[in-house]
Amino acid sequence: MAKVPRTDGPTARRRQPESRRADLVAAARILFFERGVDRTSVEDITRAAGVAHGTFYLYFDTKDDAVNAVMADVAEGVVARIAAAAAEQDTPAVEKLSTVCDALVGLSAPGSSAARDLVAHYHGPEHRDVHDRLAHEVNRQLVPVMAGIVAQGVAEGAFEAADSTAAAAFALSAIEGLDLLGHRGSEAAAVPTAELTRFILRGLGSSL
Amino acid sequence: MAKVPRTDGPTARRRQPESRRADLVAAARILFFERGVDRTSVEDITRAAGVAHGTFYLYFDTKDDAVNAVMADVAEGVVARIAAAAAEQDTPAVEKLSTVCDALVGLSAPGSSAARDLVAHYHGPEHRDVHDRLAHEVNRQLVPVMAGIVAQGVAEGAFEAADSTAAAAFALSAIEGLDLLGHRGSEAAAVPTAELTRFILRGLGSSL
Amino acid sequence: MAKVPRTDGPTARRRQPESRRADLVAAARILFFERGVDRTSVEDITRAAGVAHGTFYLYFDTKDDAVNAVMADVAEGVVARIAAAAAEQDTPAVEKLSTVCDALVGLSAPGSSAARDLVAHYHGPEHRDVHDRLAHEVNRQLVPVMAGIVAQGVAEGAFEAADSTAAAAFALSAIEGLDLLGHRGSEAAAVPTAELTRFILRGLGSSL
Amino acid sequence: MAKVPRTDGPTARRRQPESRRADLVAAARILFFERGVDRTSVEDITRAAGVAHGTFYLYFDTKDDAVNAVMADVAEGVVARIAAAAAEQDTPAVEKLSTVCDALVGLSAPGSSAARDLVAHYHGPEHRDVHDRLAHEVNRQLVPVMAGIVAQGVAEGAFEAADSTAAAAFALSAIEGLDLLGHRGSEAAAVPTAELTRFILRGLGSSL
DNA sequence: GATGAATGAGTGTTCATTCAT
DNA sequence: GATGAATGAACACTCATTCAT
Repeated sequence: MAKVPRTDGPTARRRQPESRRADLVAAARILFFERGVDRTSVEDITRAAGVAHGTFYLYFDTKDDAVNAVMADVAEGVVARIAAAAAEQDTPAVEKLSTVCDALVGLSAPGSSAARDLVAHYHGPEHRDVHDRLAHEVNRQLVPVMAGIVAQGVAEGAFEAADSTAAAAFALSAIEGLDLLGHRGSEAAAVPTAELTRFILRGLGSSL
Repeated sequence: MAKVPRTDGPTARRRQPESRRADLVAAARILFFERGVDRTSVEDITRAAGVAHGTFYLYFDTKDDAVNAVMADVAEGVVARIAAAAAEQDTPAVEKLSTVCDALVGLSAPGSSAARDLVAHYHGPEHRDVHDRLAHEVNRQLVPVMAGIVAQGVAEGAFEAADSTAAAAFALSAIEGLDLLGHRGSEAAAVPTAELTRFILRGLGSSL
Repeated sequence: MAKVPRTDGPTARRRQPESRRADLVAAARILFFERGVDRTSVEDITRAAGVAHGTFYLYFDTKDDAVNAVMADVAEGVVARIAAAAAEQDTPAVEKLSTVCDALVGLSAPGSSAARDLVAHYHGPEHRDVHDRLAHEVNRQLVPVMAGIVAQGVAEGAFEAADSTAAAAFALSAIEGLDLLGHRGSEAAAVPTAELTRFILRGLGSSL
Repeated sequence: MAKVPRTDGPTARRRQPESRRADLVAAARILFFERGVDRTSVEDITRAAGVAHGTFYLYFDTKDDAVNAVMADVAEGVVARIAAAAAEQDTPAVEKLSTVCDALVGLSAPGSSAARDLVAHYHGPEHRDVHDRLAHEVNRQLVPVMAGIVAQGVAEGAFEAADSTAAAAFALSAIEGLDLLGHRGSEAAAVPTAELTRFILRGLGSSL
């Protein structure tokens, strides 16, 4: 069917070119975390970003494309901080590992510092998709970082691992176990972080 | 004239009326794994089950309800087999744990026994939702079983864990790490199962 | 992306089953002729037919499907009347042919009897698509009818044609020539019907 | 060192700046025939022409305007050749008419000389709009030419027509009848050209 | 219990057109 | 003249859900 324009075209125009794309990602990021991906329409995003609906498709091929962009954006922030800690020269691997664990545990802990910045409150079915997707992306980006720590630990004689990449993946995944325990809301204190860290250190061959 | 039976014979069984729900779950299960949840409509399910569209809502409140039912159904099958192995009387915990690991690893390995029965082929973006949801459900149901094994191991002196439920959750989650390694398709042999088992045993305090 | 219903579902229900499809075709027919196909939305059609938007897709696969249905519907009416005239037993072919020509000329003449019933006012660019499509469909359905008349004329010794189907097609197409002459609006009287009839009769080998 | 010319050589001509419009028409022409008007966006056209999107509107008021330009362009080429044949001094009208018929029949015949140049392959629903519009335009431009031939024929005593313009229109339209016969693809030989020419000559009052 | 026609809000996406640069 | 980022109205189509029969 032919498109028949019934209007006279655009009216307002050109803001400063301060990256529309970044505006859209930022807006989408907030909305996705507030209401979940499925309950956020492209219209919602463009309205929040203060641009026209069609502008969205100037920067993203599909909505899903934007979801990926947001996930990558969030994950990058998390990973960058962690990677920085892992890059320190004189810190022993064991200590770095604890830092990483704490950082990741903090991510999903309620009431974390950066209110909306993070996975903070993704519990509840409407956020499961975002959470899963994000956790996966973070872990994916973190595998090489963690593998570096493991390798360092092996070199230091603190760890024992034939395949440091695989070991890193297992360690990162183990952290997800916290979700399985369903420590929602109130008794946040009960999060068995110590048990987790011990599990991972031991898993990596630390004689603890 | 020979007597001609008017029935369908002994092999053709009349569908029991109380199996409607099971029919729907079975149909949905197949469709979900073939095309993903989002690409399967309620209409698709009822057509495949041979019932009217509206009948679906006699047995499920919402489509999501049915998704949960399917996940539970699949997970139950998996868990039942594993739980059985865990219930053996005279098997040491270490051995049980290996059995569990192997079973779960086998789940996601391509070419697993029951063709459509399992998570066999969930790699690829259109199945991510099914996979994630199912893995979560399986792990959720498996936590108590695994906790029992851990507790048994502690009692046997083979493991060391302050909180056997937490330890069980970490161990189960660690297995997901295999997905992170992206062992897709061909080099299935390269799956570092040994590394995984060692990681978990050590994590649980086994002196290996 | 998953469909997430934000409402509670349908409210009103079931009218008499007096053919929704016919209602939709009727509504579409009127709108297509008033505003052209491209300027008529599915929403417009369903609103006019008094049914919900989605109902449209219960009866038509696509909007184009409905366009075809309307064209066939209109064409059928026209063709039926003409075919009836062509079926008379004792009328000579020459006379039948005149009747057909007059009927078809009347179709596109402004101010024809059934106001909205026909191609009456399709002149102007917004109706060109409807007109062309309809004229084609009418002619297509009319070819066999006309071929019958030609064959009869040949049998009567009035016409001369080696291929009566081809001759019928040429005769029918010649009528379209009226459009080429651009006899729009006012001087309707000037329509050279006599010249047309003569051209066709002669073309069919009538010694006139 | 051999002299290496820095230019593109004698064969590469610099695009004259005043050919923008022609470039756009040429690009549009190709795209319209390849994919149909509706499936060709203004963006497609400008990309193919190597100009910016907005430049299109420097040369055309609307897309439809460009469609008309393309149709006129194509029609002109066809008409020019035919008009030339009709302008010959010493050729009798009957012969000219045959020439015109053959030329027009050739247009829609598959495998015509100028591959993309013409209506060659417009069969199939996605090209119906282009075909109809073009056929109309060609016929419109051809009416006066044909009328001249008819008038000549009348003067020569070969034809008989009260209104040579009307007769010309009918004759041209009759040719469209070929489409009605659906002579697609293979049995191109079966096209009843002879029957057509006879029909038209007779229609014009030639005693054949 | 079972049916399936009807509902209608919602969605992602396209694209002709404009205008600040 | 030329650009191309921005516009935003419009659209076709889907599908979970309901309820009169």
